[in-house]
Amino acid sequence: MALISKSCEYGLRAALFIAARGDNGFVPIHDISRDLGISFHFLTKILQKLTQNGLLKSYRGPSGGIALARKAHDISLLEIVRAIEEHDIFSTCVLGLKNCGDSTPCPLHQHWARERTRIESSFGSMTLDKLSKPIANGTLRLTD
Amino acid sequence: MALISKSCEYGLRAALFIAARGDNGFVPIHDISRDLGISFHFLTKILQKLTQNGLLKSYRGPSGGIALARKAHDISLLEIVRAIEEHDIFSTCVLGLKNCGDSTPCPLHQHWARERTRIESSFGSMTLDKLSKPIANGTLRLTD
DNA sequence: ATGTTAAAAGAGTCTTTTGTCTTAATATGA
DNA sequence: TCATATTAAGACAAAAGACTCTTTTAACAT
Ligand code: SF4
Ligand code: SF4
Repeated sequence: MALISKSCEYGLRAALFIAARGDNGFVPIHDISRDLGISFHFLTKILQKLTQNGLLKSYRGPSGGIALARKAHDISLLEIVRAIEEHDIFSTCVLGLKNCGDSTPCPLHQHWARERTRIESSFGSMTLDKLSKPIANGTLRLTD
Repeated sequence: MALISKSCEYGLRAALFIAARGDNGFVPIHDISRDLGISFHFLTKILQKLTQNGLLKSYRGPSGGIALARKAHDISLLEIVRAIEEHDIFSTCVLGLKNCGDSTPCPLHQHWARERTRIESSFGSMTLDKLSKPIANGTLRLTD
């Protein structure tokens, strides 16, 4: 019972990690993997999704790695979640019913639809630069 | 990416179904399974958890089945979720970090901790009787 | 050219969740 | 007693998710 999948957690943490570095150079995935304690090969595939969706850019060869494709203030956590998760929590039902919507409500709709949009806009308002600053300060953590 | 597991969805729907019947008789699991389109044996095991946790009571043999163990106004969805899910979404982190808490916050804490408790109290305030009335009316649905 | 560093791609394994099937155990009624 | 209806329990199978390993491709340095 987790809001987002492991893949998504890893993707978010990696993106925040890259943003927290501040410099615009390419960070090797191996470094991210080591510092965050995430399996290298697994993380690689997750980050591939993010580059394919235009959120990150990659560069091969020596001194290559991964970098933000846009400015940190222009990338929201919502975009990252959407790029990694195939099904969208923000448009699915708590009860898992199909054809979910105001016209065919299930008993939890009144409550859940409100929470759902609240969480969605919350994720939409969180940008990498807002969240990564306190990480760089050492105030907030990205690991256990 | 779902807030709750399939098992939990099924458990909630079944509990609402039983509550919507109104009468205090035992409902055979087979009936619930058929009407809600849930695998009989799978549902049986989920409902066993609920009876073991004192939310439902069961009776074997002819005209046996499952019934609410307490009054419908006294059973909240939160209790049902807690009985079925082993890990508790309301105390885990979006980023999956351990030792989650105000003293060791991750970057999303400020946002997530608030949503988390909001959802928890929402589930706590939803009781079977409140939600099942409109189902009995035919206003709200429990199936696709 | 050749070797080294790094991401990309894809096959394969392990684990958890979901679902099926079979066999008990319990209650009822003829 | 015996047949029937029902939950309980547990073994098993299938699917999805999480993770590992190997090979390929790209970039750079010498
Ligand atoms: S009606 Fe609302 S609560 Fe029910 S399935 Fe649709 S979105 Fe979810
Ligand atoms: S500090 Fe908040 S956001 Fe971070 S892991 Fe704990 S609950 Fe989650």
